[in-house]
Amino acid sequence: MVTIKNIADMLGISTTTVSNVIHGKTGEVSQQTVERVEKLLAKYDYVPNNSARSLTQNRSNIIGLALRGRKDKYENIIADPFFSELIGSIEAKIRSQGYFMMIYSSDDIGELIRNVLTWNVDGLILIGMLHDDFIRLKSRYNKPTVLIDSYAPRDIMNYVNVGLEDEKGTYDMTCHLLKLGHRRIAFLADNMEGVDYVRYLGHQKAFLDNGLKVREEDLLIIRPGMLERESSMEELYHRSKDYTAFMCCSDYYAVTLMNYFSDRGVKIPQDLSFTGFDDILLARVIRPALTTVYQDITKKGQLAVEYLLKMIHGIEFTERDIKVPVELVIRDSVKSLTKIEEPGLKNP
Amino acid sequence: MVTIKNIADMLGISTTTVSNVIHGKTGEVSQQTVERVEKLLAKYDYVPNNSARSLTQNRSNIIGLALRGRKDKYENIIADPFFSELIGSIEAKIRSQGYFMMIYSSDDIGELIRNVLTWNVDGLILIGMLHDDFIRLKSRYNKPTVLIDSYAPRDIMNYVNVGLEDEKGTYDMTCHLLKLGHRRIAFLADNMEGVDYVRYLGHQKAFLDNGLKVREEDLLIIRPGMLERESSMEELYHRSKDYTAFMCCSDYYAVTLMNYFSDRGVKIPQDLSFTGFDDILLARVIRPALTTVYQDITKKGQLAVEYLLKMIHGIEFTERDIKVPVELVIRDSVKSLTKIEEPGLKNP
DNA sequence: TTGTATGCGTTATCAG
DNA sequence: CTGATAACGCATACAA
Repeated sequence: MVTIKNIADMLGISTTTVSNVIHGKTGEVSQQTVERVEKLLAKYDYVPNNSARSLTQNRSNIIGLALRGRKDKYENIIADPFFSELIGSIEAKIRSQGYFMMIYSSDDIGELIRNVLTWNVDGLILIGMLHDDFIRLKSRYNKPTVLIDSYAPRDIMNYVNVGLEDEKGTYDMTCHLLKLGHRRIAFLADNMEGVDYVRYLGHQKAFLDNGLKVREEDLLIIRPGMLERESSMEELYHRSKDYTAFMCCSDYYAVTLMNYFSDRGVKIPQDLSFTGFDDILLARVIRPALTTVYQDITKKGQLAVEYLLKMIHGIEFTERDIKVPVELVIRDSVKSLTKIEEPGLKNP
Repeated sequence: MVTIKNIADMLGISTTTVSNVIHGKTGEVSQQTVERVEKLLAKYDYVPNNSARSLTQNRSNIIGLALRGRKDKYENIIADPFFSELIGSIEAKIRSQGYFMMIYSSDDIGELIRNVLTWNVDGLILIGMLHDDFIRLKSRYNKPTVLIDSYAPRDIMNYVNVGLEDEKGTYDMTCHLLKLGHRRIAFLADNMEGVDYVRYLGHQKAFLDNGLKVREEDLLIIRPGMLERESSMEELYHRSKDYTAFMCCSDYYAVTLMNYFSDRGVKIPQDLSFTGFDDILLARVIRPALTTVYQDITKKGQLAVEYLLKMIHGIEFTERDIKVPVELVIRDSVKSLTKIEEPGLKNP
């Protein structure tokens, strides 16, 4: 490992000059010296020591990505198709901007705070963070932070969130179902906080705008981690007879349920229609292909990095609540009950 | 941010003593001082500066994870279900051992080398690395390195690889197909290097051991990135009439093809049987559920980290070529042609 | 048992 | 245009 000092000694010059050449401050160095230094830098393939840089500059070129893991759906949260696509796009963007990414997946906020501080991370992207944790983090870490898919009460402190038109997504989907004649629609969610809650609001609003009203008992909340358990599935199976459509808060739930149901002889969409949310790979792979709400996960990750870098570089902007657009994707998992549509077309 | 010096000044003692307390060298410090220091450390929530530590200790507590991305199947390699599960398990293991993980996904080996050197990474896990790149890396970076799923010629230099019983996997699968009466089996691969090649060898061996011979024209190589293109799929579709089974080198290919075929009216497994490899989530979700070769991806990641840490800590071990076991998973995508099996049982 | 001094590699200040 | 020197936070050899 060649250091600046090595190079300086070889040429009999000072480290300052070498450093200046490295940083392109060539206005302060004679052309001849520049060339001599650059030649050696190339010859020995000089690579700066980032620890030393961090120490003097009080910045690290590291961007932290913190995932608050809920170990329910998958063994590890990174394996969740939604998160892995998000992480992938964030990583690519971070790297393309000359920064490094350090991932922390932990549900221990204290550990997260320590990790962030110990590396003097330049900025932080938080996914799935609870509001209390965010407050606690901010009391110790005051560098730029961007949230993804957070619905923290926005009056508490100024923050940047990259989210989604969640409400519009379910609104459009519910309108779609209503238009096709569905009235007995169950809404399946993880919980009634954050994203799921807002999606439920969109669902409600669509009913209201169509002169209908959502019945409270049609909201089916599935405890995280319970979905795969037979008891929970079994219960849903029994209740399904009351409905013509299951509207799921995520593709993952939709797909899991569709398989469970069709394995038990339920014909989809003839007997029961399904809709999802997210448009992950699974939605395209399953048969019948899932009617769902598309969101550009990659874009979400890129935007989060872009805004974070703006903050790091001190570039002003006014948006605090960025919402990535959604789009309805009509596939084959919803049956038309109106009989007005052409019955022959299976793949619109 | 409280530093050791701050603490020392507050107590009117030296940084050495504080440092000793932090590192538990309490044998050299009076009990009273230990308590006074610890109290302050807790009060101000002292967090060490890792850059400073790296500088003095010439190690970083960072483990690098390098993915050589082939941007064919997915937009970003981290989103590949196989890799995301692997990354997730590696991250969890690294964290549980008190290390930090830095991910690099790049197909530019030069960039990778610079990143690794600039952070003075303590150890490196390489996924999908080409042999030449490995050589080049090792010429500049001589700290512990563990490969995952690499089939580099092992005589070149000593290395540790965490791989899979790839050959056994396809051997068992082919035997299974032969036993069910299949003879016209196409073998679908990405390429004829590394993992895919070894899997092909297992396939061949199974034929030989059963007194049969693989026909060269039954090896169908799909160029990466070409799979989704209609032309390639179309060609496979035409050729499928010559076969009773498609044996795929990965679940992803199998699933993609199954959908293409069944969307065109091919009944699976009645008209054509399919098998995969890996047993990713998709294999369980698709219908008919995919008969495939299970591998414990999480275990693979954990083993890679374990061996890397052994090397980092100077613990001797003799294994250089670790092979995680595989297991046949019989699901519903293969038809029995022997008629000896009970025809009623659809889910064995 | 505690303190002093030095160095890790880099950048920044300031003087020549 | 160039260089000497200090500083970042920490660990450690050596002194006291």
